[in-house]
Amino acid sequence: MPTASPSFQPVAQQGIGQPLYRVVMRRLLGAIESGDLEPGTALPSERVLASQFEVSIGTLRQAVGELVAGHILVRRQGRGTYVAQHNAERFLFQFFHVERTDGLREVPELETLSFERGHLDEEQADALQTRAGSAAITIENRLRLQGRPVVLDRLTLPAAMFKGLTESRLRSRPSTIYRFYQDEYGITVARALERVRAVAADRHVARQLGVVPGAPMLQVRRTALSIGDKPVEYRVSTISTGLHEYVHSLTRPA
Amino acid sequence: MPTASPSFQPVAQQGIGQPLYRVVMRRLLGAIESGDLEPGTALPSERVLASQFEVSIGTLRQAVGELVAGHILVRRQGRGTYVAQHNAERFLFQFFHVERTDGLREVPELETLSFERGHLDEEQADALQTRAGSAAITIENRLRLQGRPVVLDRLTLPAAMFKGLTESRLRSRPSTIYRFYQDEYGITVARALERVRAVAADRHVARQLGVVPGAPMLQVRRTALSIGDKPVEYRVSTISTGLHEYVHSLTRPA
DNA sequence: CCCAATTTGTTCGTATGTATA
DNA sequence: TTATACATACGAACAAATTGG
Repeated sequence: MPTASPSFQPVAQQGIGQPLYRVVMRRLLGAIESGDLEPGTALPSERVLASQFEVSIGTLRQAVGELVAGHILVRRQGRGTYVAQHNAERFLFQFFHVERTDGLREVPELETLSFERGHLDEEQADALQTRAGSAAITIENRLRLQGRPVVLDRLTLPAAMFKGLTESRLRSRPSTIYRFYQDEYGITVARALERVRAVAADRHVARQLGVVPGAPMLQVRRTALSIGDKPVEYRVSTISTGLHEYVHSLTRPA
Repeated sequence: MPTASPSFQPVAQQGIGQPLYRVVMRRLLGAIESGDLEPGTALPSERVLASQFEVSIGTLRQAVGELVAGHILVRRQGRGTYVAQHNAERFLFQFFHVERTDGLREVPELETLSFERGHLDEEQADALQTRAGSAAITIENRLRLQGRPVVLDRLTLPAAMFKGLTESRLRSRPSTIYRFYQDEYGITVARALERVRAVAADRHVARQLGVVPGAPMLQVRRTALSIGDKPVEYRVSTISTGLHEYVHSLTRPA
């Protein structure tokens, strides 16, 4: 059972060619992955952490700084350092998102169309780095912006990682779906791989998004990876870009 | 005239509420923007820089570290710190790129279809943060992958920033176009804003890329920004995603 | 091949400033 | 006001990589 403030053992001289701050990083990452450090909780102060790991404050800060850069931790001067939590704001600046052509951003209104259990096909298994035929959960969501249906999402989850997931639990979640993964299954989506193409709307898409069959649609295939780089979700998003666009700013400013 | 190793003045107590390392950062950025530090050149060593700025080695390293994180500088242990240069490899990991569905990456073969001087329309002026009607250069390029035409690029450049640019100079460039901006005009593309949508191929696109009119195409509108965040290029790319995809990995690994 | 000089990388520790509760 | 936390700045010492002799 996780304590509010876990204590760490000294890093000693583990990993001969490995810099100390990297050993500290991996210890912190491991504590998050294992659930010892839960999202939203505060880490012990830098002084305390440094003394627990038996490294200098500077080395400790270097380790924490890299995790902050990777959006794994969040530092707040005067308050403390926290395990990052998923929320709508983080999503907007860390991942791609859809916004109106004039730049208006809005939190989409989500509607779950279907929730089914089945088995992974070749494409899904390849993306999730597991074998075809293993148990999976497939969810179809429709997102509305300004009341208009804009995105149709088909999510595929490995059932082994989401034991006990039911449609009603999913529907009754209070926040974003990545926050739901975090809170209910201890799974943090740290980064994503995306492949984008243009396709013609099929009948299903056309009906759900109110476009004519054959209309050009954006198709985004996203593999979401956990902190340990395990694939946790494969998502195919079909986006109507008549009034909206898929946006991101590349590389952070200096 | 730029010297090989410029010398810097002490930062003293400029900018009261400004951390020293940020003042150092801005000095280095200014030296790159002004051309005192040319891309590819080595900076003075950290000890020398620290003594020139009259800051500690640690403060100097913090400033340099942030610029390295922003891909402005490159550090090489045992050799020195260099002003980053654009090349095909950097492009692949810093920006989006097109690759074959099976993941094969290849440096595209580029063909310049047209080079014209004209004036900015509203959309272009808006993207380049200048006024409509000002002088502009419009270039159309076609990119081939595995011999197949895949991308049609229409580049719009503010003529004021690219004085003396001619079609023959552009065609005879030895490297990538961003490297060309760097070498010939001292303009470094530091980051980009992209907006993606799906459109139907018009007759021109269909002819140039060998697709049927009306086929779904990916359209990427990119505004490239310099180190000082000035827009330097507006590019509309039309991509045939039958055999290829638009790819990027989001957020760096921890 | 080895050595020496140079440069960045890592680690240490201290002191002081700023933000928060 | 006080206490605590992170932020900034300093500087020293040694390790690791590179280069040139």
